[in-house]
Amino acid sequence: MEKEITTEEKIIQAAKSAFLEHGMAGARMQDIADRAGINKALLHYYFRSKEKLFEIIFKEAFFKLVPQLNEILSHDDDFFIIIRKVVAVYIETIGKNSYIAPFLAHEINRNPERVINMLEENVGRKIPFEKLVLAYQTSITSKQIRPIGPDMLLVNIISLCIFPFIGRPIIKHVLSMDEDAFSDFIDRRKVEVAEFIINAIKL
Amino acid sequence: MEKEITTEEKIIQAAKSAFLEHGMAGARMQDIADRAGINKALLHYYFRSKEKLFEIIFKEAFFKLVPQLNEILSHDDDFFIIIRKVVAVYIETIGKNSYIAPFLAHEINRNPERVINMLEENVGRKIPFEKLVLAYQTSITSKQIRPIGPDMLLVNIISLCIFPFIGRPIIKHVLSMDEDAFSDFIDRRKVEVAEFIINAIKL
DNA sequence: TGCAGTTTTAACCAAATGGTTAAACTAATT
DNA sequence: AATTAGTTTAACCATTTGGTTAAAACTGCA
Repeated sequence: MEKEITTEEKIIQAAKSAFLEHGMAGARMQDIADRAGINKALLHYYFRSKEKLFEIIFKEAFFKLVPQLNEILSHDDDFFIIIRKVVAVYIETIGKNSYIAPFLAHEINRNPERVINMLEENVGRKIPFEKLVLAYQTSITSKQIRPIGPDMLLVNIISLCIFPFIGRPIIKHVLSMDEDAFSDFIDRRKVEVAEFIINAIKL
Repeated sequence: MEKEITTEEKIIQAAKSAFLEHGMAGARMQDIADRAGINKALLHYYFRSKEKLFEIIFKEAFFKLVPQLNEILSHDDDFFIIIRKVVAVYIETIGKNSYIAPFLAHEINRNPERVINMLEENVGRKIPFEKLVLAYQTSITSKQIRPIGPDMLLVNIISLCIFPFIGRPIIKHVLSMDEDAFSDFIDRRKVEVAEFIINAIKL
């Protein structure tokens, strides 16, 4: 069996955990080196600077959610089916990498230009929101849903999927949940959020 | 006219803007001193350490939202009225101090214990969620709304109110909004989010 | 074995950072 | 004018941090 982990991979792993935990400003190169079990100089040998290393982690985190959405939206499903799938996939993926949401939330606000540049460089991997908007408009004309406005709806969907992971510590405390209870809660949301949205818009 | 701004106030002001902009880890004492137009030593003269200064800003930010909610929930309104009021007040207050949301989001995840301790020290100023839960249960028994579960509903309300301010830079970019357009968008949300929620749960 | 290229390390450096100190300035009080 | 308490400053310090350098250890291969 091929169990060889290259130093590069070890570094990426270490950097990921350090950055997700402390953010760009809070993470320390020495700490990353320690987590990877290597020397600090070796870190700079592989990735010239903190900025460079960070860029890699940031991009990986940022684009983690895109491909699945692409897949879903490529089918020509009914609008409600799309919503159910999108919600389930979104919550599932974020839940699996659950420290990605607060990390991105912070870095996106600290350096918005980075996001904008990334999105424009990577036109190929862009989330195809147009498809969603199209399905929305079809549902409008067929009087299936209320005219809430596609922007409003989109932001509502994303909010409901992502926010619980950002507010997690307070949610857990205020609602007296331990890790397991929170995990159950998220599981239920995978279907309940979709039904919530559908009820909110269906005629 | 009394226009005397004490050095202490200047520092707090400066610290607030610096912390909200860069977070605890990213903010620099020298920068705070500069913004306040004073010497760095003077900063330490008034507030012994960065940690102490941060604590003050953090608490102020954290408790900014509480009092109005307390007021709303003290009336015995219909559940739907409560939802409309809560949503409007929440979005309004966060919108007025719009960098509070991403700031709190980050710090809350970086140091969850701080939040928990704060909430337990300040039992007096706690948001009275019990009242909301009570109004919820009344609506359930009178068959006014679906049984979605109070936790689920609460998290949904908060998500819809807060998230747009955290995701603001991406939202603005993806939906091609400038500051004014985003501001309009938020204004519309003050009523539309409430209607969205009510439609989602009413029978 | 010897050589060339890569990987790893220990030692080091300049800049930045949070924090301290001791002295100077200011404005009431005696 | 002298005292005093509070305020402000310049100079300084120890530590941390991101980053560099030069040499050592390891690798495959002629």
